[in-house]
Amino acid sequence: MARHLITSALPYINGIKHLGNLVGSQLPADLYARYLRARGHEVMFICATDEHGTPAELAAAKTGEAVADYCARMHGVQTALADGFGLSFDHYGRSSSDRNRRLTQHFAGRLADQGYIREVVEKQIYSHADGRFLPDRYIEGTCPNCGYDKARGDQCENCTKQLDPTDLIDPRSAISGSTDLEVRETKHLYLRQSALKGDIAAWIDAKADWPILTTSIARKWLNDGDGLQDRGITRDLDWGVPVKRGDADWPGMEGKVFYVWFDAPIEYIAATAEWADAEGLDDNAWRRWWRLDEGAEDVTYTQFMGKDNVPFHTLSFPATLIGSGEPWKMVDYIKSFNYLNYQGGQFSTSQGRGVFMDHALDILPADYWRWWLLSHAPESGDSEFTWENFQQSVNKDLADVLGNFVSRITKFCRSKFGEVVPEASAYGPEEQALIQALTTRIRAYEGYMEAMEVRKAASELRAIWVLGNEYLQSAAPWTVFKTEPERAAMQVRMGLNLVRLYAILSAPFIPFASRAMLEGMAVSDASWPADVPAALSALPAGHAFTVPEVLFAKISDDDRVEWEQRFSGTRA
RNA sequence: GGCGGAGUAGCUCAGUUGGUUAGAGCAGCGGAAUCAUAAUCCGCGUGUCGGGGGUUCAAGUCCCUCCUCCGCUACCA
Repeated sequence: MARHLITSALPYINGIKHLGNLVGSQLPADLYARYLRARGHEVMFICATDEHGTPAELAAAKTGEAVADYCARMHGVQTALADGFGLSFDHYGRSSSDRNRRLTQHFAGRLADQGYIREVVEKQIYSHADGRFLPDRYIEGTCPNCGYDKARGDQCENCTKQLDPTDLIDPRSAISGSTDLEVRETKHLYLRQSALKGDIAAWIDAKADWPILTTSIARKWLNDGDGLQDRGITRDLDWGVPVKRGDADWPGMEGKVFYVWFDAPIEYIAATAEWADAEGLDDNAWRRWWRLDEGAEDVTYTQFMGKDNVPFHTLSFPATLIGSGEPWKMVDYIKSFNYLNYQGGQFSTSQGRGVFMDHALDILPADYWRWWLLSHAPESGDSEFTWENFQQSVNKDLADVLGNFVSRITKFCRSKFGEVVPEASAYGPEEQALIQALTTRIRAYEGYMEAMEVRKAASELRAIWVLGNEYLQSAAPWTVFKTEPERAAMQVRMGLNLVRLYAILSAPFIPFASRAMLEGMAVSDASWPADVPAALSALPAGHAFTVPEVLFAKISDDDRVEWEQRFSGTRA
């Protein structure tokens, strides 16, 4: 029994996420959380919507809502989708919460007290028509390098040259198109990451067990060019955490807010506090997860994220925590993912290319997606979603190998013995051999799950399902029944116990089907099969059950063709 | 340009610190079985391990070089 803190990268509030976003953080985090809970560990699984920043303001303006209303509504939408996918967060918070506002201001105050904040006066582009400062990417103009007329202020997409907004010829606002722009001086707070470089580097160096994908990105930013750069942590926006130094006002910073990437990771902590509030618990309930001096010294903290998030989690957020001078729990292991592509290209939110979380649930149950996405998780490199592969994998693995196994054994039992586990003698040599094979694979499965080797865990689980079919095929109770009905009864008892075993083992991947299996078998004790022989005798003779409905209907060719067409672009 | 990842059977991918005839799943072919969602089980793979060079008794696995694809490159989150 250990204590595990798990966080998934925060999905941005702006719009509905696609399957690539889902498989990059929330879904594998959920898999891990469910597994650890099943093993009896104490788990705190936290996620939240990341709500601040310019994109949220613009999205709200588009719908005509106040930005706070927009975020509240979208948080509701994302919460419903998370529920639909069975994401078992202990709390799904909001970075715009009161808890996060106070905590973010607290960290800023501490960092200032420790000397890690400096004020910088810099030049930013102000748009009179939009009434706001524009981030670099929201300024468009003609590229001085190649002449492309839709170059952005941060980079020209045509020639890839990196730009400064002031380099652009005929700059205009990408929001309104206005050319009424002005370079204004504005004062901002910078986090002195450069002063914390040594501490961060030492911390990274101690993480010898991290994947290369993670540490190489961190080291690159630490050592590239002039080394780790100081970073602006405030913005001239209305929507965000107001800049304060702890509880106190910050002279000269009136009307400014913290930069989203400063307050978003802090929300991991704040969301845990939100959880405690929601549960009616006191502050210690969340602080024992986050404060080393208040009970968190035995916590193992794991973060899940796409590779694009790695710099912020290996450098910026640690800089905030270290720089505070307070004993905050820092991440122990980062599990990062590559990207999932869609049919030979990228998922595209703007073009509506690919499958989004809402549409996915409209057409198929969550377990279909969970299984395919997790068993094809982009761990070693980018991976690709194609409808053909999806159809084949899901039909074969879920419908044929697992679903049909449940179907054939329960229906056979019903026809010969009724919907009750038949009276039978003890298991024989064939069954002992099966138990042996299962034990070996289950231990391997556990090892992969603990190591967060998602694809390997999935393939091991599938192999465990296959063992059941192999057993039935060679035991052939339908033949044995004709001459030795009692022996057939024993084989059926094994088969029915396998259904229960599979439900328990599969729950982290396919929780909904798992529940249907457990309910069908009327299982009261769904504890993890630490003792495999015992687990395969859990359902005793006389135990009543009902044949479950078809667990996984197959995806037809017609369905596949239709969906392929429907999701090819331009989201409805 | 810099950094990183990837290039292994038709497809999706495994291949620890270099070592017996390079593996799995799917698809395909043949067979068995008929309890089951025509679902299962068994058998079948002569693949230049991206190209070339090198180190070694021995390289997919180390070194050099070239080619292709992808991501990141710090104020979009």
